[in-house]
Amino acid sequence: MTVDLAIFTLRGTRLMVLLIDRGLEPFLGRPALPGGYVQKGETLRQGALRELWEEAGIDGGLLHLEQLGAYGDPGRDPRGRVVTVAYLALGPDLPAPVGGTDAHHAYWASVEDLDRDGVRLAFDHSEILADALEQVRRKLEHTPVATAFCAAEFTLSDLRTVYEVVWGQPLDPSNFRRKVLGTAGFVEPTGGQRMPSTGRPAALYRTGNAGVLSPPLLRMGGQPA
Amino acid sequence: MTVDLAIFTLRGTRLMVLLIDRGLEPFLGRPALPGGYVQKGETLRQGALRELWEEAGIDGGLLHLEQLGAYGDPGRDPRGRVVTVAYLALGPDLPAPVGGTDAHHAYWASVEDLDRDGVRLAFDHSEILADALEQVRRKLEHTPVATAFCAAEFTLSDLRTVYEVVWGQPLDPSNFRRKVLGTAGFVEPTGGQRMPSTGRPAALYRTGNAGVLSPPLLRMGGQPA
DNA sequence: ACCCCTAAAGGTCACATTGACTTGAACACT
DNA sequence: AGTGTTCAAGTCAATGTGACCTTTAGGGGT
Repeated sequence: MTVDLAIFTLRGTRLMVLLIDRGLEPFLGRPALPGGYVQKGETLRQGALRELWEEAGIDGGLLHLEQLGAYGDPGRDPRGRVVTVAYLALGPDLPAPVGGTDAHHAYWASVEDLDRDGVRLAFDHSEILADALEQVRRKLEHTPVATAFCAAEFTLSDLRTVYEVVWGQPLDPSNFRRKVLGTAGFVEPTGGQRMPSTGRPAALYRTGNAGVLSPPLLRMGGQPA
Repeated sequence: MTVDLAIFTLRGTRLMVLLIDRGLEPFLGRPALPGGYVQKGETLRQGALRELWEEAGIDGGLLHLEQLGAYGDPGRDPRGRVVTVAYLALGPDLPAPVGGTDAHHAYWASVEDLDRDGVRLAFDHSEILADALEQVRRKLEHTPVATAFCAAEFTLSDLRTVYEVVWGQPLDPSNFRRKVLGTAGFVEPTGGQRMPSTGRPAALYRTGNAGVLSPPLLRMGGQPA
């Protein structure tokens, strides 16, 4: 019984996922998602939070954490039947992970690069990562989780960048603003402003109290040519 | 390591879920979702299919089966740490289940009645059932799974009834038709017809090849007063 | 045959939403 | 002051939506 974590963050305009190079057999040296055995007496979620801290030095209290699903095919681990529960974590621009206690090291990898280079992860982690990516992209449409990628206060441009990076397609700034502000409970203004490096100051917002977006923010069509 | 199943079907205009009365401790006599231990060498999905057959005599090859999630809180089973993977199953008007081999019997229970009477299921199965219900209602919006509740050939009225029963709200027949037929790959005509007890014959359709509905069929607003 | 009832099928119309585009506002820099 | 950049706000045609109406194709009764 293990938990594995697909932890995403934004580095500039690139979507990054946290990987470790395995320091033990099986799959020694191969990149993998961080994870480990669930200890008795802790919930699955607590186990995920503990692994998050032990393997990457990240305090999970700050980021969004949700369950992705269970993966338990008999052949997924050569050591025998190991069922893993995958968790999906999203956070704002997170610091470089500390090395980890074991003989492995943790690092941020660009999702785009992994895909382009055809990197194959240990176990069935490539499959888990693909499921996690699809889940994030879909959740951006129907929930305000995109704000989990932003700091406590953010501009609409920050938020739009999240969508553009995760979806991999440009969005019209004006229409994006209209839809976000028109969706009750998505964001609420803080009153503050932030100066961009150049241009007009942008209003700051914080996450609203909505659990779901209605209407949803669909990714189909609607992009500038 | 167990699997539990939330199996839904339609009986007339009521949404039913398959329950068993437990014949063993713990929770002896209490209603519960069918399920059991995963055997070594089988995938989680295969385990779910096997339990489906053993506990209810239902051939899972005919119905829609998808994973719901893992439930592993330490206190959920008084016997100790048992993690269960919940599966969601949908099928057309299914036959009355055979009694099952153990000392328990399986039966269809109306979801509405369970909710109204505040029935509490064994373990955390009430929570699983609630999650399963929400999942079904949400999936009807974005995928063609509603057809899993229908026979191989069905009328648009059949399909509309599925939505009305699962969502618990009436839908405008004319607008429903327009949206379903306007969504590519949702349904395709078979050419056949079926006579209702009274009224004009209805065209028959079968499930299309679409995996997702675009545009989605949202349940907000849009109902006749 | 005829009329009536019912449900399916198809159409109408006002209104909301959307994507694409344009205009105006608020800064920094030269 | 002039220019460039970004945020903000507005315009407009096309599309989608909800509410409602009309026509069609059966069956049953008289």
